[in-house]
Amino acid sequence: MTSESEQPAVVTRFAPSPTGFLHIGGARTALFNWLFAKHHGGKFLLRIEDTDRVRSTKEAIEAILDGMRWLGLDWDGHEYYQSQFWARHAEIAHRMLDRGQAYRCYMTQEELAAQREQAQRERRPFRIESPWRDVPEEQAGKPFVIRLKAPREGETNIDDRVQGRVTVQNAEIDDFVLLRSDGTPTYMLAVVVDDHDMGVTHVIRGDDHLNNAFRQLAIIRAMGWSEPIYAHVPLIHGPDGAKLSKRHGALGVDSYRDELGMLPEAVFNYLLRLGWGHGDAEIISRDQAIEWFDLYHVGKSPSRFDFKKLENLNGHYIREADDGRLADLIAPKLGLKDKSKEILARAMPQLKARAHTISELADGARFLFADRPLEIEDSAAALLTGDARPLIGAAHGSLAALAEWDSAPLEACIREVAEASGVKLGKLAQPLRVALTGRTTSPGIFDVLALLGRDESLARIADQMEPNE
RNA sequence: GGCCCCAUCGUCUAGCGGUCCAGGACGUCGCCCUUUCACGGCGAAAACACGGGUUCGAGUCCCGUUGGGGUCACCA
Repeated sequence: MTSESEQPAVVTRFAPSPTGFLHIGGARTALFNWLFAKHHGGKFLLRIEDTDRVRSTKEAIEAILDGMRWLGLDWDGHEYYQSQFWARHAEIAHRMLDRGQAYRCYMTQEELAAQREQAQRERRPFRIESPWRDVPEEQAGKPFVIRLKAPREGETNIDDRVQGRVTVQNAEIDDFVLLRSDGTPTYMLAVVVDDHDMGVTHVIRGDDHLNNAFRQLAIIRAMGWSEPIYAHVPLIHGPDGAKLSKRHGALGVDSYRDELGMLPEAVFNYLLRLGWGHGDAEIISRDQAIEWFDLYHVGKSPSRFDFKKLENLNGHYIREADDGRLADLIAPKLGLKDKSKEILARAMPQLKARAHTISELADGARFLFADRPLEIEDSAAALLTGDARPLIGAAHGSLAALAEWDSAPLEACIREVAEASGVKLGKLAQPLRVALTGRTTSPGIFDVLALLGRDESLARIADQMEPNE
């Protein structure tokens, strides 16, 4: 852990609990922390909150690290594991005990439940009222938890960088548990101790922690530690305004990559603009984001997740992406070997203008590698009419006689055939497209011919010159 | 329910008392480009939740109403 002297002015941290994948809200929290640290030339730390060891899994930890790497959110130093600091957490709890800022509570689960029920019956908010709060003597042999002796008078203010000044009456803060009866720390204790020990200066996290901040502050003040600057970022909601859930898009970032076919730069850009803005800027590069990011412009209200906008952004970044990289990305989806990537890369400029996701990109490329005879989509088959077949037959003849198989001469040839047959280009191009790709939409027909090559093109056309049955 | 927070086009947002009969983007609709679909270009419809104040002047400040959200564990 960092010593006082070498402490940078800004230290942020992302502290996910490894009970599942890295969901999109967590990714944005990580992004904001990363951006803020980078902007200030500070440090961005990663701490895995594996205090709940039954729910924490190795797979979840890997998924989180993997997701962050994919988004390019690199953390400084090694990742911390909260479970490593249990002794330290317990030490702090006992120090507070010795100072009379905490107490041993011997209440049983039953007593607790009874109190809760009574509160409910009397229709008043439940707040623990432990009879042990002012009993300093130890009860030998009985199990106990260590509770904070929370202040009951006055109020606490937090000048939150996003939410502004928030005030809570101290009477609202209950004597929450610091150390469980099995001696392990609760989240509330652990975060505070770890943040302090790690030298965290800015706590940027989800809005759902705002209430916790007051509890945590109580520990910090009891210990006389310096208070971090808080910034509670509003949560992300689903398209219907309700809390983002599985069915909405609270998917792991891995799903955005593998299933939705998103590029990391698109997710990065989208998440950045969700809840934060910089004038009219929409397309924002990584470097530009670092230069511009600030907490002041983080909105105070929750924002809804909009897949359409993400998709649009993704389309933009696909068009901007390197052709070879895109070929590498879709090759596995098409079951291709390295050799076929060459033609893929050549087709890419045509293909990528038409795709918003990597999956769409792969779909658009499929015709390049399809086996003959081509499978013709239903809507496409309708274009192969009795009139159309002789037309593509004529095209086949002229094409076969062509000396140079290249985009320009191919275009000249097809236009000639259309003119000679007395039809508009579209009348010929559409059936030709169907014969060559099996679909109604594809890149420009001349490019398709060039991409497929003479032999394959002629063969595919020949396949459709006569009705199948 | 208690406590806390929030409120500009359908959505993401710009706006930090006058330059806003509110700007940009996605989406929607129309036109252009065009062999298809896209891409690209041009254009249109679309918002300051409501009610009181403060002020010469309020989207911008204050209060209330309504609506939305968060949180109330020996989970994190």
